[in-house]
Amino acid sequence: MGMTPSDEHLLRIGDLSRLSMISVRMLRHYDEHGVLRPTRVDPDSGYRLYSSAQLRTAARVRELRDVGLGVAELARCVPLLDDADAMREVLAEHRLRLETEAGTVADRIRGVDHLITALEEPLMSIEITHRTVPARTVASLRDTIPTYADEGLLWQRLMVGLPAAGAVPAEDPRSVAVFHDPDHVEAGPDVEVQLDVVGPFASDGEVACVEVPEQEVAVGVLRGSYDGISEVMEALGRWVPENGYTFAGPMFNVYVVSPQEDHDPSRWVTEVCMPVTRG
Amino acid sequence: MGMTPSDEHLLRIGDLSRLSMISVRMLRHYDEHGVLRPTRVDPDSGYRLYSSAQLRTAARVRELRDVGLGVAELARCVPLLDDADAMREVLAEHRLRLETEAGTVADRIRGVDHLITALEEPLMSIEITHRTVPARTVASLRDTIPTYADEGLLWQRLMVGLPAAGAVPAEDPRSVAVFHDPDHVEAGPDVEVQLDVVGPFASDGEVACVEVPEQEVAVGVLRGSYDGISEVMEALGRWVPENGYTFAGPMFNVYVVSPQEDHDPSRWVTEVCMPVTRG
DNA sequence: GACACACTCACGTGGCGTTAGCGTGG
DNA sequence: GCCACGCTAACGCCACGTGAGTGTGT
Repeated sequence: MGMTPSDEHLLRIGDLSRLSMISVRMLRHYDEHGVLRPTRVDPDSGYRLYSSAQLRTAARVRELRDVGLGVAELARCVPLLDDADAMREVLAEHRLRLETEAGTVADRIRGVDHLITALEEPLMSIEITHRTVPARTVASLRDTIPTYADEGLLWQRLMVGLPAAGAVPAEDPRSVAVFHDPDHVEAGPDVEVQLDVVGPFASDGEVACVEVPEQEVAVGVLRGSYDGISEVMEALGRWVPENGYTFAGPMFNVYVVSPQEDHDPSRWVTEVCMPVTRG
Repeated sequence: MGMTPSDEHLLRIGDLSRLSMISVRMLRHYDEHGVLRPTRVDPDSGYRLYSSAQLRTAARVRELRDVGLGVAELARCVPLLDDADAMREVLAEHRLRLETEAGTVADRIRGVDHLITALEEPLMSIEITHRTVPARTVASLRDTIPTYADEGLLWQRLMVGLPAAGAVPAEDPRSVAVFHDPDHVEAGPDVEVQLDVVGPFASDGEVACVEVPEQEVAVGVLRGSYDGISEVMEALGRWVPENGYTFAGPMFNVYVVSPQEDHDPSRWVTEVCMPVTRG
């Protein structure tokens, strides 16, 4: 039983594994996920049997897997293997992903270098001040964004939407970003950007008119790029309980010298504000 | 019950999360794995309570995590945070890992580009021949290596060991690599390298004298770098069953023009040999 | 009957997110 | 009694490896 004469030209999984340089484990995985289905499965033994023609597919799958495509993409690709245009598209898209990944790794390497040099430098202490921020009228746009680094997108959307809403920026308006998540989230933070306006206007589309009430805050000033944010948060976290306050709302940043105004990160100035109450 | 007066200066997990910019999920994870243990756990509520001093640690942990250190390394680092020399060492080591990773991603990008250009080119057909390889006497070294790319290490060890073993290379010796794994393995392959010698010698240390019997093989010639190996394997995989042979042992490569002899991959020539029997 | 090979579960890795169900502080 | 917040426990993701236990082809 099992093998019949017509099976002679079919490969068993171990043979295909050697010839395609894909592990047996992965060939079974690819079967399960529709990437590379055996031509025939022997009903008695359950043996997977592959035709010689599948060697070509397996070879392509290996090449694609080796450049990092996942099972899902592989399954999508396999029917398109002979469509050069479609493959060009898939590969171009994947190239973008890889470049993003390369960027992330490069950032981390720079981060390590930064940490190494920071070991030498004396850690400067951050001064915390207490202040009452007066009530203000702002044009506001709030949304969840992919990462904290994408805050710029919100500012763009706010600026684009301002004229349509009939909002008139105040003279020398403050730029404020409010971080609404109750706890820290790694991805997809809920961020609101606010720009002072001269007076109330009708909310329109994305851009809302918001009256922000007076707030008591503890403030730490961050000079330079966001790499230094930890120090400021740490100082705030110490100062607040030690001075008899308790936390009272979502943190916000006031951009005194913002990336828009100066492209040199070392000149940026941000007031990190933590709402508090006597308590 | 629960909070006692002395707890006033302690932070609850949500506060620490916001101040340290680490998600609550991860703070609990770090507690479990000894990275950042709360100063006190309320015995009634189970609430984790962190001291202000732990803000400093949490800030350092975040910086290290952001450059890619894993929980295990973080746990090792935390007691060393104030030891600049130890930290320099940890960071230097991690930098190496990151550079390896950057290299991998760069390789994949090159791989994608190669696949894109390969879409244009007509696929040339590989010719398979049948041959009987005569018996030979070889100096042999067999071991598992981290990856296929590390085959060069085996060649180095073989060359270093040859004189001590009293082995004398034949004139114009063949360089052969045999891949012993029964199935393909992704990592840690079992590879044997062989070099023809003039006659038998006493095996010594790593280097063994091996008499390789005559073998019938199907041969495909690979011209250029190893990127093209799939094509050859595919051709072999078709040819063998179609010509009435069956597979009969571990595949091996004969390096006709090897990386040692020519640094330009486009001039490399490798005979990919698949042992077979009439059957 | 030995032995290589195939099969099917199913768990481990690692850094997170995401419920679900339940207790607590104010 | 409501509500934000905390707790535990456990599953999902992804590309693999690594078994354990069992059947099959020669």
